[in-house]
Amino acid sequence: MTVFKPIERNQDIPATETRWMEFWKENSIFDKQLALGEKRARAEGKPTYVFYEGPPTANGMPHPGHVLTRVVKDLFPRFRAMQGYSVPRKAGWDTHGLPVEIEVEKELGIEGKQGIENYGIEKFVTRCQDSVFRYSDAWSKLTERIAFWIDLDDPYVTYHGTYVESVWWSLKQIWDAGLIYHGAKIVPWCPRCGTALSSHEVGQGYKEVEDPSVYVAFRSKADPKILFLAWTTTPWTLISNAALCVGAEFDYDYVKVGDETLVMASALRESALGKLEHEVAKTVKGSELLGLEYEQLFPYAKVDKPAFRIIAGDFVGLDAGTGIVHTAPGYGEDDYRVGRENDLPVINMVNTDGTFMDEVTPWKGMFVKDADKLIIKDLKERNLLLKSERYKHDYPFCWRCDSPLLYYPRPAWYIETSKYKDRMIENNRAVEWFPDHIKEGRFGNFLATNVDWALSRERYWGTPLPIWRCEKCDNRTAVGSRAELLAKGENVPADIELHKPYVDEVKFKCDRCGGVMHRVPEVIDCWYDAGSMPFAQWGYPFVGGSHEKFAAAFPSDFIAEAIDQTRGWFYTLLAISTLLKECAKIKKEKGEELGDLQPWLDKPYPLPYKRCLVMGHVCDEKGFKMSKSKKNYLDPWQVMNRDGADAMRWYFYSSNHPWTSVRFFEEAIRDAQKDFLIRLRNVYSFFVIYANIDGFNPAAGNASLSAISPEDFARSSNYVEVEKRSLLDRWMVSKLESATATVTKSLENMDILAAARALYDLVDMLSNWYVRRSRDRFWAGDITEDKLSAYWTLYESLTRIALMTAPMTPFMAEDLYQNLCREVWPQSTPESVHLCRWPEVRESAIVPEVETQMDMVREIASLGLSARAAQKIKVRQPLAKAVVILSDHSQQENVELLADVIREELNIKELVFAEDAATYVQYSVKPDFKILGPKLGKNVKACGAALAKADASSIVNALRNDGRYLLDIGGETLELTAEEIEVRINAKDGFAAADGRGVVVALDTAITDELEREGLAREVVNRIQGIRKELDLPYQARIAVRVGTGGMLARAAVEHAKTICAETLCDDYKVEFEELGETRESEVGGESLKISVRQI
RNA sequence: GGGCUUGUAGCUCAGUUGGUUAGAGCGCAUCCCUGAUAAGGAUGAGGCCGGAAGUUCGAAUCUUCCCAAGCCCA
Repeated sequence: MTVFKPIERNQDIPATETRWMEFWKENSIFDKQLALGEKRARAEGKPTYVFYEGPPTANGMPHPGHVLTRVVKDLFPRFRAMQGYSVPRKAGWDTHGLPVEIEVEKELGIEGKQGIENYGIEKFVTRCQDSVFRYSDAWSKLTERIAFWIDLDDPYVTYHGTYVESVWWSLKQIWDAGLIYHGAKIVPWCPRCGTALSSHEVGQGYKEVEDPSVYVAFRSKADPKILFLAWTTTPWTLISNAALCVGAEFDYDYVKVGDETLVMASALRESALGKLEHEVAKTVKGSELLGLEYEQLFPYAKVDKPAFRIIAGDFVGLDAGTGIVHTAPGYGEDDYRVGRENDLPVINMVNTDGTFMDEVTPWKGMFVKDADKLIIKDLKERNLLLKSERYKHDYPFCWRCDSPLLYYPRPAWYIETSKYKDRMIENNRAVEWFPDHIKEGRFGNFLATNVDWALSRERYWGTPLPIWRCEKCDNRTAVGSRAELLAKGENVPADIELHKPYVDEVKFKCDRCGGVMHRVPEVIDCWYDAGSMPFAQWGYPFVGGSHEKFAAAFPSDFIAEAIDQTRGWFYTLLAISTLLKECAKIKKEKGEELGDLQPWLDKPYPLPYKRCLVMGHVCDEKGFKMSKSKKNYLDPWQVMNRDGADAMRWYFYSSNHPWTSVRFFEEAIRDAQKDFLIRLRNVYSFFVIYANIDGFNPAAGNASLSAISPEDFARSSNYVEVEKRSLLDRWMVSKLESATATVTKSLENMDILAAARALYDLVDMLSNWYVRRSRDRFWAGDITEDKLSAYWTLYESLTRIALMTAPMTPFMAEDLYQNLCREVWPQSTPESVHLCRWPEVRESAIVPEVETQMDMVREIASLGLSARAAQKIKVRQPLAKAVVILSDHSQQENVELLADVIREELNIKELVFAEDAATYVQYSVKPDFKILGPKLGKNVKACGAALAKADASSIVNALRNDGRYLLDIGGETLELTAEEIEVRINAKDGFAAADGRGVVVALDTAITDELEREGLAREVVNRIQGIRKELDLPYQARIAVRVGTGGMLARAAVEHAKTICAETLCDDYKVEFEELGETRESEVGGESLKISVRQI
């Protein structure tokens, strides 16, 4: 009877993963982990580990980028859950917004807002709602397959009534604090579709075009002979000019041209004037120009505020133009902003269809871009045009109808975020960012240049902006709950849907003038929805129990999303929380009841997230960002079905820091899998094969386990205390414990890569050194304490790796765990590795000296193999001895302890340490710069030169005998200790030797007949084993062997019969050919070798 | 145009508070080992650490400038 389930040789990994996936589902393992977390947290008094899920939109298919974010999001909750925290994981869906509308528009074959209005808003909104979860099945399937454990059964959904109401509540708080105002927003506008475009849509439609580039003179009011020279590529906006912007720090020249004086930036004078004859009259700073007034260029616009003067603008550059920028606050975002700052009028002379208004008499009804030429002509006639050229630049066009976009002012509602910019910056300072440069870099800069949040959207499918306005007296009020809506409105159905068009029908009676109040038509930016999730996910403060839930999950311990969320979710979360805190402060100052705002006042920064892990983009093999339009998109399912979800997860964790962009292609994933998962599986398979052969049972005399830990294993009757195990075992255990410490610490510090590397190194050491060097011990016949030591070391390593890989590669971990632990302790071990506790570090087993010793030994072995290779002597050929020369003789004792390992690895009879090192090596000495550098400063160079000149071997002798060496530099005597001098050794020519840092290994290459025969015997073993393998004989099968050969080879086969039989499990061996069964012929050392094998 | 990030072997990337022989994996070449075997190991070729200047006894590492790429914004 075997203890462990045998492992299939060619395991179908995706199929195995699917089985574990079913196992988790059938046995509700995720629910059990959640429940266990709550239980443990209660019992141990641990706080909840709070995770916020950034809501994806489910009306598009998930792509590899989502896989990356989801596996990273999955890792930490799993890790913390194993550490004993309670980690609730509520899913969420972002469901509002333009992308949804566009999808539906496409589906219905309608275009633009007019199309929607014609179709009917109610029907349209219903379609939107239906389309929101179009791909939710695809999302659920993917989520489950990659083992992202999140509670999809109870997600927050941004269009749900409770969510919208919660958002309304927060907007009302901000409204009450006086932070919402009505203004204009400059939007990219398609004159043909009659609609604004989102920045994403604009980005799709840039084209290179040639536009006019004109230098226009604005006549000074004070002195008509002085003209300010400005530059623009959109002459049609000149009609709506309100100001000229200069850079306050720049130099400006007054230039005499004829009898007029032109003003422009000194740096651009040459390029603007060209060959024109001119003379610089004087030069002033831009700041001296501020406030100067000029004549309005075109008389059509009537203004209600002072305008037509020179102001300062931080966006003025000196790369092109004149350093004086024509400013039309209606037609540019920068323009609008400086306009607001300088209280300029917003002049708009353009209809929404892109034609000039009637006031612009000469060109009324003309498309503005078509008017450019006529405007230029007009200016020329009035002698206000210095020159007109053509200018190539990128200009946005409508992706739908290809019309040139105009920047156009639209009425909009704003949140005055800039008022609390400093608070947001302060809040951000308290956040821990990964990578940390985001904090002061991209995100910090974004906050530092914060502008008010344009909240409203002139769309249909979104959270309605809960502001009602009186037609008569312009009185405005905000609604903060469903109850308030019902109370204020007349005959409002109690279950009213909080969306357009239903809420639009609700009218209030104005409490000021008795007039009728209508809701404003806009919906809000769906980013506000997402940023409200800390409270809105619970329906706070209206849904029963939401106060408790919110209190327990605010702020979040950690969030993780891709870099593009800096201006998206990362910002809106932080902005809304900061604002609500300010709202709370304002209320408190006014002496009002804080009510539901209390938590924001109570909680210190950072809010609402303490740690933020920022992820890079997923790119294709060539490093281009994956996108559907580029068709360079690799379907995650393709990878999952071939190599499995673990392979993909592991690749994302181990290839790179998560914040650098990652190249996602099948070959890379394969490689990563081979290096780690396959290697681990090999070791695991090795263990199972031999443990089953030997009947090794870790549960012997130990029927019950309380944890997967060495303390519990130690109760088994066959357990071998670590102290009693061989040095090789103690080394492995030490590495295991060090790795545990590293992985734990790395994951606690959000360093996924370091954790993955530590695990990688651990498995590498286990496979390529521990198992390699222990093979014979497992192969040996009887069960000895040494063999048990080896089993326990391997068993402890594998079970520990199962625990530590559980958050990263949950399938593989489960595979290991179920077979290695559940099989032997079915009753007392948790049902799944994901219900186990994270391992504690056994500090006592960490022995750094042993780890360094082994490093040295591995170095020696490697050098020995190198020397062999250089001499072309096969490792199968035993050699008499290897000579080891150490530069630091104190290491000798340590190496001697592991001499057996080296002898076996190098296949040598004897390992000796050189008596007279000078025979083999020459020394060179150098200062240890790290020690002597700070001590000697400048003299360190002289010291190095002096050491190089001195006789190296006498220095080595002096150091060995006296522990110090006296060096003369420029008349001064310097006493140098052994630590301060680095001794290097190099093999002398003429030896079969290889040198490394501080050690040389020389081989005795003399092959006696005796050694040769031994080597030949190993060749025979090798051939027999080859046949066993070819016949696929069971590992323990006994065999009969006949060998037919002659000469030295025959002698060897006879002489070493005993060894050959032992190695190959042979019971009937004759060096006399006879056809037994499977026969193979080969040539060894020039002699033909015939071997016949039969199973007994 | 602005901000941020990244430039290290053919490719993908490490590189600890600056310390003098810059590492790993893949790929390539040559060889070896092998009852973990569709694995494993050794050796080799391959680097003015993007460029320049500076700080320093000493720079891949710190500073400045430049160049290139990516992302975000305008």
